[in-house]
Amino acid sequence: MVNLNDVARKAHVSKMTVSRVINHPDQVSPEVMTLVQQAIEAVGYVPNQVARALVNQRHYVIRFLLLEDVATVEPNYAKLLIRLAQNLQQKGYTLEISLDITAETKSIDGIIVSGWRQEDLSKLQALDVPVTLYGAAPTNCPLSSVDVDNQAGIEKATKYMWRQGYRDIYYIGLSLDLPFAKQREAGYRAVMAQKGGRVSVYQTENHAHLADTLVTNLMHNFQLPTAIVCATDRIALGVLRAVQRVYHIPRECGVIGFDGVFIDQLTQPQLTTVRQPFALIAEKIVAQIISQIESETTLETNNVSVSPDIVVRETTSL
Amino acid sequence: MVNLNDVARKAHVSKMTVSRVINHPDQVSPEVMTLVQQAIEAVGYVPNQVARALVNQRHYVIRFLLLEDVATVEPNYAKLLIRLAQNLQQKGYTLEISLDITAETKSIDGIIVSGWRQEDLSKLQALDVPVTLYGAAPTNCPLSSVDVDNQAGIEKATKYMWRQGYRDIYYIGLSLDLPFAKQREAGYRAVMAQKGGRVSVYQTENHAHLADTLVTNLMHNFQLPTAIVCATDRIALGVLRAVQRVYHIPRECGVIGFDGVFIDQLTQPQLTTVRQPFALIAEKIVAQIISQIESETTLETNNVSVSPDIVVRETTSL
DNA sequence: TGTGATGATGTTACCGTTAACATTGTACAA
DNA sequence: TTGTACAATGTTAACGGTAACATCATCACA
Repeated sequence: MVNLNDVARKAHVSKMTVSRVINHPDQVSPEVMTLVQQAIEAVGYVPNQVARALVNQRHYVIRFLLLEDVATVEPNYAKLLIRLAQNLQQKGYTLEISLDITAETKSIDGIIVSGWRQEDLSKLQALDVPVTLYGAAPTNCPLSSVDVDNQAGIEKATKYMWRQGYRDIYYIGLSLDLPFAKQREAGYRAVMAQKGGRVSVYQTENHAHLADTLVTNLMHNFQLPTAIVCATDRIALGVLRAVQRVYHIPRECGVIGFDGVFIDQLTQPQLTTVRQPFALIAEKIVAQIISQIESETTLETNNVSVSPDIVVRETTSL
Repeated sequence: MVNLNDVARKAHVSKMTVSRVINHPDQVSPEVMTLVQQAIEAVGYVPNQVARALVNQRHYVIRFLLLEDVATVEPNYAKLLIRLAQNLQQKGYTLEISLDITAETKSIDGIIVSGWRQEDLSKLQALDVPVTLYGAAPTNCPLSSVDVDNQAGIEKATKYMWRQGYRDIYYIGLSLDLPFAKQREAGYRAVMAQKGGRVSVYQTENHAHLADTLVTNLMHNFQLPTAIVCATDRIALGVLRAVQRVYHIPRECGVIGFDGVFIDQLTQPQLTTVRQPFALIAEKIVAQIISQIESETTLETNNVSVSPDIVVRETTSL
């Protein structure tokens, strides 16, 4: 294995100088700098993260803690995981996946948490490593967090439907006592209040067939053209099934979902949806956790939120 | 950080003895053994993988190389990734995710490859680290591999449909020139040959709406009750949509899919399918790659295949 | 011309673990 | 009784990198 010494010998300097070229380039003279860089190139040197980790008292391992039920893993996680892993790798870190909040933390540098509930937060705060949440933290919680801007997302969706000419706009939300569910609903209410449309909010669990049943019972009230803003793509899938048995989509009834991972491509017609920008989210999460690890000080902006965009497909053009 | 020395002091032995208790328990006397174990417990010692890695010339990092198009990531990968990461962690390894087959291999110990094509194999063989493929390797390929037994899976599915009383059994396969597609088709053909049923094989791309169109044109030939064995759940989804416009499911027409991740729970009625046993697959993959890394010799059984099981839901009980 | 500040580079020791070798004690055969 | 094999444990020297400190040359200024 090529190491610092090999490079040092080639460049006729000490290995410390080589180390400095890599970690503190400002501390070496330009000539030596290029000399060393050529030597690194010539011998094909790749820094050994393991040795680096040992002396730095790090592990260069970040744990992805998935607190949601694994059985129902949403395809979201594949995208998020891939993006996270790539961003981490770029910073020299690697990924560990755990489902156990009580696992020991002595061999990791930080934790990214997904699928957490309110009651997990106290346990997470008590940990002795930096933690970043996926999903907005409550205001009283000191943990850093990154989230898609749920309210803005549904606002965009509702405004978009209004702009398309739909005036009878329903919202089918999630019957879950979680912040993101409330924020999405708030997005709908905010726009309807602003536009002066009639507010029609219903809730269901996150299952296509339940949404199907709900909307089937609702349809006789529709004042066409009707639009249905759904809290998730899964709900939208059920809504779509119910609606298309009776009405033409999108002429008589438009449907828009939220998430934009996989399900939206599966529906017939293809679903217009608010897409979670996972690449960006992963980037922000990694930036957050790494900054907490590498500088003792936390970033001033602790709670980052990323505004999502609409992907227009076939269920909305009036 | 609690280290070997702390344990050694507590147990009144040298740190080497502690190390041996962990790595070569057969080399220490029973009394010292328990003594040291108590000391480890008492001080809360967790071995430092980083130091271990340095002296062992390892990295304890396995790369998951995903060669399929990321845009169309199947939800499969979330399940597989989670399982792989968990199995790896148990052996002290961590995960790195890469989409680039040409990435340097100096800082990893092994590679798990998914979504590979025939033309990738020569590049993979040329690598200087152990490689294990997800998906059966061709017979002339020296790389180790783990796969679901595709032929056995469709055989089970076809036999099951026959046993349910369907006699007019169609197979909707994948129009892909890949081994797994051929094996699944072979499974259908084998059972139909054995049972003496009429062989009806059609192919389509892996899209629900294409399968829908195909089956719509096929339906007038059905001699009820008809069964349709599908190469993937995605195809089954389209088949289901087409069939249920005309026939009763499952009384007049039964449908069975393959994969059992996510899509099967989304259909209405819920899809009977052949489920990929990802937990088991991940376990075998990890066992393969670790054995290649830790012993110089490869396992004698290089190509492992795991037989899947049927998950009976609502699209098949006649 | 001597002195001290400054910037560039080298030297040393250590991070926590393990392989290899050294040492000790004990049992047993000659 | 003595020598020897062997089992149990200890000692040493790495693995590859970096922080902290030491050294050296250069230059400005009194």
